Amino acid sequence: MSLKLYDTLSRSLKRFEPANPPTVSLYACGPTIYDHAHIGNYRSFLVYDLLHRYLVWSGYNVRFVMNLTDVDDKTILKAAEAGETIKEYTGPFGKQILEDAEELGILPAEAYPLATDYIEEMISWTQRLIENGMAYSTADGSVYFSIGSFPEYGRLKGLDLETATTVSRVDSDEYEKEDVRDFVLWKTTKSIDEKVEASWDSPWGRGRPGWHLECSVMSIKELGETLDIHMGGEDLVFPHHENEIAQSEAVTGKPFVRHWVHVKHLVVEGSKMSKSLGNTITVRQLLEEGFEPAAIRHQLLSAQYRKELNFTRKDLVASASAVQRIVDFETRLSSFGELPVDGEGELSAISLKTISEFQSVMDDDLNSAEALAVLFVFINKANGELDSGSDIFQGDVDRALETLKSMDLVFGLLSIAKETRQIDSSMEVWVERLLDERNEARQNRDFQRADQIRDELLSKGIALEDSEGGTRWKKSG
RNA sequence: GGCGCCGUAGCCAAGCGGUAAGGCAGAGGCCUGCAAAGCCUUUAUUCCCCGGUUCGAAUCCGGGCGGCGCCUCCA
Repeated sequence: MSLKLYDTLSRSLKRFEPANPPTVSLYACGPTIYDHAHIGNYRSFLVYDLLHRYLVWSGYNVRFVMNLTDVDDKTILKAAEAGETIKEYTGPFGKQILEDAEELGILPAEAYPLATDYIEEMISWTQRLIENGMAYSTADGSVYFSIGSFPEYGRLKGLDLETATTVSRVDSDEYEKEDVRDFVLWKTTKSIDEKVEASWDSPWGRGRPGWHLECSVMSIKELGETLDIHMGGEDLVFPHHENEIAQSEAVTGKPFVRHWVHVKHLVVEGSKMSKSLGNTITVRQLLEEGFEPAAIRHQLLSAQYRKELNFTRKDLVASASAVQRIVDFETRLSSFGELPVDGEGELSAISLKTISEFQSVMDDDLNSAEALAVLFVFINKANGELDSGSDIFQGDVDRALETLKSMDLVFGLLSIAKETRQIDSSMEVWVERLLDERNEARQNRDFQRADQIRDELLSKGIALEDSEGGTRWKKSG
């Protein structure tokens, strides 16, 4: 088996083949950092992370880059409202978005290029496009890409440009374009741009880059002329990615991307998330409401990335329970004392089978929903085996633990759940003291006092589990 | 109008031609001082509806009905 990914351009499941294995170049369209990122953004980021992690898990040497857009119409407007330059305005948002990503266990990218750090390159790309006859400047100092000069235009989205000239796209503002479908590479400066320092010198006068150009320039500068994988939200297929292909291939003459991967949009509490409906949710909000990062992560992974996912708080509660089950299983495996070393039981066989199943469902276009099912089947079978009374050997437990941790390298659930379950040492002392008192009460068969202590601990989020080996405690929701 | 997706138990969600995974929730049992955790049993004879193809369909085809996305800034 090997990884198959759905490729938007060919509209089919395509075997993943990087140009220069074992290296993989992975580029993802990141957010525009004019506001907090919402949970929908994070579904995309999490899918980027899932692919990133799975490629690493599969043995590839992944070079992952995600851009941050810090100059565009909305950013300029917001910065002006705040009376700041775009740099001042966007900086904190960019920082916060990455902090929240870290909280969700998203592995860092190799680089997070900012659009405004690549102005010179964008200018030189624009010049090259004009030289190639693919672009033209207008009297007002803007530059447009000429779609008519790129016959492939529209292929990614599956548009037939001859017949599908959509009426709605005729924009009266942009009368200077030779063709209404042409898109802007360089925009001439308006006074507001200067105010927020979103304006640069260019051969066509003061101006700023068009949004589409940055990804072409940054991805190629960071990763080379042909990317193995380019990811983004489904909304970016057209026109953003379509435009990227046109610009990039017009300049390099090489195929821009080998695999286009697009993430389906998230639905929140049953309806599309939008600012106008006022139903956007940020990760920060959810954390403040008391949901743990691992539960958020679990829910976002519970549907395959090309399926619609309805994100709800109710399901977040269910996800938290599911995460707890994983954590409890790991605790159980880690709590074995001395075990015989000279043997191997059924548990090892179960573990081995699990890994190969995990691999095969993940290879099938990152079917995280089914991969999670593989995890839970494993937990179920392993628990059953541990309860069966048959001999357990050290190697079995080691292998099971290894299997769990290996899958978690991709899921990233256990690792972040453990972080949120950490407890400070003064609290720990307090818990241990009460636990001693309770054990003494239990020995004296003073169950009323024992249960009272258990309830008190539970009200502070500490759950107890009595077993033959003693009482175990854990932090719980 | 154009392009595309989806409709599977109370909820979430796999399966995509061979007789319904998994999670959450519920019920009964084992274990326990009681719990918790874990295990066992149980919860869709059936996959929106109607036709068709097939030995066989949730899975393929046609037609309905219902929900949604993109085509415009948007992950």
